Amino acid sequence: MEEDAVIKAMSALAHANRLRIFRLLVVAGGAGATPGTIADTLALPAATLSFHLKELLNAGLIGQQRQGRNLIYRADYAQMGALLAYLTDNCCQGEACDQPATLACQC
Amino acid sequence: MEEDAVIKAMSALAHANRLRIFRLLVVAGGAGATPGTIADTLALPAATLSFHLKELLNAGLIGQQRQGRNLIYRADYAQMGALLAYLTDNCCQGEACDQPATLACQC
DNA sequence: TCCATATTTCGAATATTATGGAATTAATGG
DNA sequence: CCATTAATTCCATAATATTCGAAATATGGA
Repeated sequence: MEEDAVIKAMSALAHANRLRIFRLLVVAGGAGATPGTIADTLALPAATLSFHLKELLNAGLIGQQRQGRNLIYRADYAQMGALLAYLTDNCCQGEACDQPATLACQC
Repeated sequence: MEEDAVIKAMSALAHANRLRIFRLLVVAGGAGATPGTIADTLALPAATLSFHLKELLNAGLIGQQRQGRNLIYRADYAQMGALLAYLTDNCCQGEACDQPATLACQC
């Protein structure tokens, strides 16, 4: 992952509303969720939600698919994995990052 | 790790200058680095560097120690590990994040 | 075609973040 | 106590991000 992409992804997740949106989509899994559902769940005005969805989309962290009148958003696990890989590499270079609890991969 | 701390840490790393500063400190390891060295290496004005160091410090991602006339900054691997743990947990909930290459822990 | 629903885009106000020169604080040695 | 080096804080400016009502766009059904 390029530095630009990393910064975009981190910026996207570094906001309470967007982190909640992303977490909601992670929990939603393959079914994804529509803006309507997300707006209801997180009590966000439609325009505000749309702004944040665009940010996450732009960062490649989520995907979008139209289904009739609805749009379905889904978390992009590959992109999130790539971000984690970058951070893991940069955490562990130069010095052992030997904290078993924090870095035990549960996947 | 609390949501607030996660957002602070992500915000701190979501900036080209700060990501570079942090990576430099990770590579520097236990010896750490002084603002002078960092400023020279990354070609940043002192005031700008100081601003970014404060952000990283505030996010708990780096530590500070005075040694004579110099300040020594060091990466805080535990905090970075905690951030990674949070993200890993939130990436892997709900759906398998089964991309061996991206999530193989090298630590 | 017309209406209702779902969602986005526009736009303008507000808030937050970033930059860097100049002034300030901290530490050491002569 | 003064000069020097190291680094921060102050401050004004510039740039970017956030919010959300209102208007626009898209879709499907009557």
